[in-house]
Amino acid sequence: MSGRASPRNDQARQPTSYDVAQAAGVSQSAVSRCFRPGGSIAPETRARVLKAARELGYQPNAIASGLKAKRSNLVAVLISNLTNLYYPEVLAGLSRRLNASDNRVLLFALETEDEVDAALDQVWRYRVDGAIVAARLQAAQLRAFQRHRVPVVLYNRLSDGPDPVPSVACDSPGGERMLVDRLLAGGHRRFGLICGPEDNTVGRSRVEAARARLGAAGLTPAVTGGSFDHDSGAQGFRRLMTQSGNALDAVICANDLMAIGAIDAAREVYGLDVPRDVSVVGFDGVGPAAWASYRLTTVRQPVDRMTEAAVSMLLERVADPELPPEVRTFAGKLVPGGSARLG
Amino acid sequence: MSGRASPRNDQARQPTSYDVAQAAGVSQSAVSRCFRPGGSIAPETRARVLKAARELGYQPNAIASGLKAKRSNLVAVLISNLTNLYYPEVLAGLSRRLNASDNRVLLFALETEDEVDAALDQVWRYRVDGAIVAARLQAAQLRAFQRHRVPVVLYNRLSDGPDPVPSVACDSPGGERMLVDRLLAGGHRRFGLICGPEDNTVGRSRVEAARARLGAAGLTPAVTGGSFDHDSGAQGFRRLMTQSGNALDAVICANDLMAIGAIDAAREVYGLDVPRDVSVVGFDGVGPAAWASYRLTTVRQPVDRMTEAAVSMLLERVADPELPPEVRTFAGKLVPGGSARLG
DNA sequence: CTGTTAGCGCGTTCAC
DNA sequence: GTGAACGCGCTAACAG
Repeated sequence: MSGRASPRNDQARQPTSYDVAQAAGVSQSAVSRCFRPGGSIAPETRARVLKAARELGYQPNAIASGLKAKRSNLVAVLISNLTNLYYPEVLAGLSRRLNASDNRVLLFALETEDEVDAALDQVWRYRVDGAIVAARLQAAQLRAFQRHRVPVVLYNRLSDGPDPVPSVACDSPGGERMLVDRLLAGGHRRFGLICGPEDNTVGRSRVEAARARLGAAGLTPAVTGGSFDHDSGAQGFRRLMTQSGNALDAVICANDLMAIGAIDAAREVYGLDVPRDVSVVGFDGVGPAAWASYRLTTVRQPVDRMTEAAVSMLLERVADPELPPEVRTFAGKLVPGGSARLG
Repeated sequence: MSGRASPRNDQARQPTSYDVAQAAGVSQSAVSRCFRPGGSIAPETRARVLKAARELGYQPNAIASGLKAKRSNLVAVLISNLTNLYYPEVLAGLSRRLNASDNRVLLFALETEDEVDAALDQVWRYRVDGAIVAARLQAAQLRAFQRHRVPVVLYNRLSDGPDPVPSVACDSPGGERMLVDRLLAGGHRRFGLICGPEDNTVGRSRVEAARARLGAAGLTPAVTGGSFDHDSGAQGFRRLMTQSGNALDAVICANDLMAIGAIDAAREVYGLDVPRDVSVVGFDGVGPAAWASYRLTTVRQPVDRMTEAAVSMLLERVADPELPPEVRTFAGKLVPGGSARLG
């Protein structure tokens, strides 16, 4: 119909390897081999093909390639509390390392843990090569990973199921013991604990470890709930003060954000000086913990090494799905800071 | 070879629509229609198919479907400063809304802006349906989006190129004017400005707007560089003090994080009271700005409406690539806080 | 080293 | 409403 309107204007469609082959005067499979490591191709033909590809603006279609190769180079990353100050750093690390190893990140930022199932549905659909999960996974969900033959590595979540699952975590009990021991050595006796969300295994293990260590010293702390955010730290501090008749030596918080909230409450609501009147410690080592207004005494997670471990464990299992589960635990580093009188 | 060892154990491979078809006694195309909206299928067959699918654990292969339909349902999200406190909230919002509209997020967390090209290469390869970019894009990179026919929406970045580009942004000049006017009304006369990174358009527009408004009032502020992080705010404050002979009424920072750093420096290094001795204001309205230790006077970006706008603008353009560029600017909201004496 | 061939799993005509 | 047949763009044998 249109009188020879287009002398080459069907660039509406991305060029395919076939277009490149034609332009370079070779077969389509030769083009394919040029873009695949280990493809046997003569340097000369290769040069011709690459030239043609450049001129046409050709990029191999990862979707098609994934379909054929049964390997999408997609890694799902599920994270539940993206706005909680600790995870952005984790996500940045995971993303950097995954991209460096030629994998793409399919991100699922979960607002609540009950969105997991919906996310997993998509995970299966996209035939990801593997997944890194920083969210609570039910036993059934873990089984689904097995069923779908998708390797998974848990990040700072312990599996509740009976079977071990590959995971990396920071040694919460060890970190809490360091904190408690130093606080005890500093002369504190009347303790308060602010917990994480009830369904959070990491938070629970931190609180339990602290409690156990205090118990071993013959002490019973006041305990109150929390939800890992600033506000719940502030409120938790107030409840602890009430519970203890305003007699607190030290407050141990299940994470930094709550510890910062507790410090704010101690100062604003009670006019207390931290650490003179009360010591406050956290866990994680997030950026704001180091700010001059807080100088939080905490345990810093070695995020860099942990993300490195998570990614390499996953890639190993993508390469060899038969590898046995493995749990890699990293010791945290005590950051003395200035919000607690340590011994 | 293996004597009838597997009565159905070739589940090593995910079931395909063909497997489901066989189990349900229908054709493969019937199965396909069951999973596609608008596929004409009898309710009864549909039920049989869905039952078989459930039993086999079938999930349509999004990769294959994308290849055929030329629509991957993948949206690339490029973000440059993931660890900078403001972006996690943005990313969470984008992710939520994209997932809600049945799109997946292919995340590219950039450490530095020169990783953009590498990221874009992958963007093309994965044949994403569109992209949302919160990173600086060169004119050539913007042209690449056109060439590849990939709709793009910029988030809080203004295009430097000659052509307009679809984008959403917070009205920086307007926000700064609010701040400056209120500071002037509060009696401040000796101003200091801490800038963002030089190549950051948003930071620049904020500083320029503040400067212009001050200029209109016959005032010339002291100005110093910064890089959007806490530390550079603290250092910037010190430089401003030196520059101005310790005579500062108010410090305007290009973002909250630097404002918080400036407050910390004012208190720790100079023993100043904020806002009695010096007022400090920021921009963004990040979570920590509201903490009791800072109560930062700032302008909060309407992140929720902005992410909503970004996603809907993008999806509109995925549906109709011919839509003209459009720039949607949102007014920020002044948060009086308590770190500045406003008039 | 190169080209030919045969699918990967699904969406989509098009006849029936 | 349904099924047969084809092709999306690419990889992986295989034969030359």
